[in-house]
Amino acid sequence: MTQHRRASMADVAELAGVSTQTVSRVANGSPRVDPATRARVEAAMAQAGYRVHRAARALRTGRTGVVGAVVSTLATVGNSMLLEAVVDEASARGYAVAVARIGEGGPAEAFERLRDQGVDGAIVVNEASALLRHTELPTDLRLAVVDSPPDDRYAGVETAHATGSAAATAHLRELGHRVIAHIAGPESSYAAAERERGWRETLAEARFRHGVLLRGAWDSASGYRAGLELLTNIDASDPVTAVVVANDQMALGVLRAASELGILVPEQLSVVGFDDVADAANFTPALTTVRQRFDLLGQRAVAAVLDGAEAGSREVIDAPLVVRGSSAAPFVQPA
Amino acid sequence: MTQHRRASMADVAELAGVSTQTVSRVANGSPRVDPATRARVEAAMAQAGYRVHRAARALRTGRTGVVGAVVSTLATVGNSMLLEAVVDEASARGYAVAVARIGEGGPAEAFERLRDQGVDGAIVVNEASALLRHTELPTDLRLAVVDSPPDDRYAGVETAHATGSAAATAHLRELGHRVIAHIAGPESSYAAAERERGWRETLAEARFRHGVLLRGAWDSASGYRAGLELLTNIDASDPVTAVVVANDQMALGVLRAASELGILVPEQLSVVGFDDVADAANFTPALTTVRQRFDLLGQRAVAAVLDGAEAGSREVIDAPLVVRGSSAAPFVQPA
DNA sequence: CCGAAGCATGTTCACGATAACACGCTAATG
DNA sequence: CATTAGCGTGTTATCGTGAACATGCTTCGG
Repeated sequence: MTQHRRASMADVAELAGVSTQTVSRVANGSPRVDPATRARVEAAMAQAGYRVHRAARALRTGRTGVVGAVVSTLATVGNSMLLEAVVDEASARGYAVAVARIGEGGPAEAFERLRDQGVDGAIVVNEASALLRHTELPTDLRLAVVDSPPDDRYAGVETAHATGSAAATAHLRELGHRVIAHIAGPESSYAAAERERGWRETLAEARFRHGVLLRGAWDSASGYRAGLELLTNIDASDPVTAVVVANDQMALGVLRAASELGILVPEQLSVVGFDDVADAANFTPALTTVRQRFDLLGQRAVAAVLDGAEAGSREVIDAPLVVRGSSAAPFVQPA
Repeated sequence: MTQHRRASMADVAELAGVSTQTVSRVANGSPRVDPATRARVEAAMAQAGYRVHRAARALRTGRTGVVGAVVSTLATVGNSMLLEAVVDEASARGYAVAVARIGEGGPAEAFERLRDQGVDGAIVVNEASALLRHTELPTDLRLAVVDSPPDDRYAGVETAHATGSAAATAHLRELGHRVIAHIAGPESSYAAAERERGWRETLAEARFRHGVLLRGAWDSASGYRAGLELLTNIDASDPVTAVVVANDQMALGVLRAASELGILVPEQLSVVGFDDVADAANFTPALTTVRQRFDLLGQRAVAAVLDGAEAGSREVIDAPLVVRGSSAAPFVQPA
């Protein structure tokens, strides 16, 4: 057994009694190969344990078969889910995913690393998008950005944040709620701004006065704080009976705040989240929320990069409302 | 500006009036270059915007400068944190990280993809390790596995699960607790088994009788269920006053269960978690927990692969106890 | 029956980098 | 003084692949 060196095209070619070019054609699925020859070559490939040498191919073709994923952090559930989806879709297409994290050097440094690595394109994962506003982007790199404000330097893919949030708000309105608060995400976030807009416009359309608006930072602690503030300052004559929360983690904090204050959900307060994270169905009570389809987002982002979507194009992914136990008709105090 | 083609060594060489070999030496930091020449070459590199063509280098040297990361999922916080740490450390060393997810094809398929990609080594992220037991591993790939049972086919890196868990249990014992329960992770998990062992051995050492053992599946829902079960079946004459929970997410569920049952934490029940996730300090009450140092785990795993740790070697990362508000001396019922 | 067209296959070369070796010079050694 | 060692640098060959072009055979129309 001298399985020392990996098999090259030349080895396969010799084994099959053909030229390397024919092996190359078989490897790349060219139609201009006699079926018998193809079979012979494939047998030789199998026997030799041949695998395409991607570096050599990359050198010759100029394409590496690698896409980059730029993330600011993997600590948030959304980023991780999206990255997972990107990896799955890219793998299915035979591409590898190289992860670059935005560090102290900012996005430019991350792109630098990816360019250095010779990726064929890159996907910027949502929370990193805000950082791009004032960054000079590589013009020679195909780029898709998830959840970014419109920008004609790259292809955009996003969740229908406003529509989803509007559906959540309308759901509460239809249940009979009249004073509907919102706990928004950070001001820098495009997704947060859009979700707030959906809530605001739905209220305006129904001619409700605008409800209370509070702001958190996506994490459960800030949701808890916002929940306490919201629920301890209730106007007894015109109480908030429902709240649309900009993500599930903050909604978890709101649920805890309500629980501590002895406010029953959904009897006294309806709560709707956003994301539909894995745990949401197991909150107490199970959380009504708007589902983000990370799998689709990832697929479309990869497609935008690999199939060559135009810069400036935008694709929007539907965000369906998932009704569970945390929302109900408002409790009517017996007279 | 005809910045069409990317600059090659030949371009730089011509610009600097040297041979490509000298450019190569400068690019690779060889000491055998005259400082004046080096300066000239560096200036030419800067002027031409030269970057090493990694595919060409890989073809020549046989090394790609890419390490693989094998993960089963990115839905758990621990996996994501670890991946982030791996990416950071690899980047700092000039390596790229290619992510391969274990899909339906099992670990073998993931390794196949990485081998195909030509990585220089691979890191298997914790939860995937259980799957390796009966998998044939590539022998030509340097491998580091995080949180795996000892195995002489690869280098191991792990948290001091048992020691950390023992410290948590001892902390409760020193506070005066005598009946200390454990909510463990799934049976398939090495980390879960080790954490359980730390708890069990500490009890045995103190000659306490073994407390109640329940089992969850890492997520908060299962922690909630286990918490309810634990707290509703309390033996009034010899009540459980403390519980060591195998991770923070399950501890969150336990806190919620206690809250619903009107059991005060820490007055009536002390709770200790494991992981020290970002939110743990913001639970109500703030969670006493054992910190997993994902950054160090990631660093050591990368080091094991790139610096060539021996197969069969093991490195253990300290897991310090972080005392917060969820643990206290047991409440003594007034006589 | 001839020329053109089509097809399977082969030959040659270049992609951009680095290893191995060669070269000419200077300085140190016996 | 002759030899050697070391240094900075250049020359050449090579890694594995695929594009472009070449070759020789078959088929078909007129």
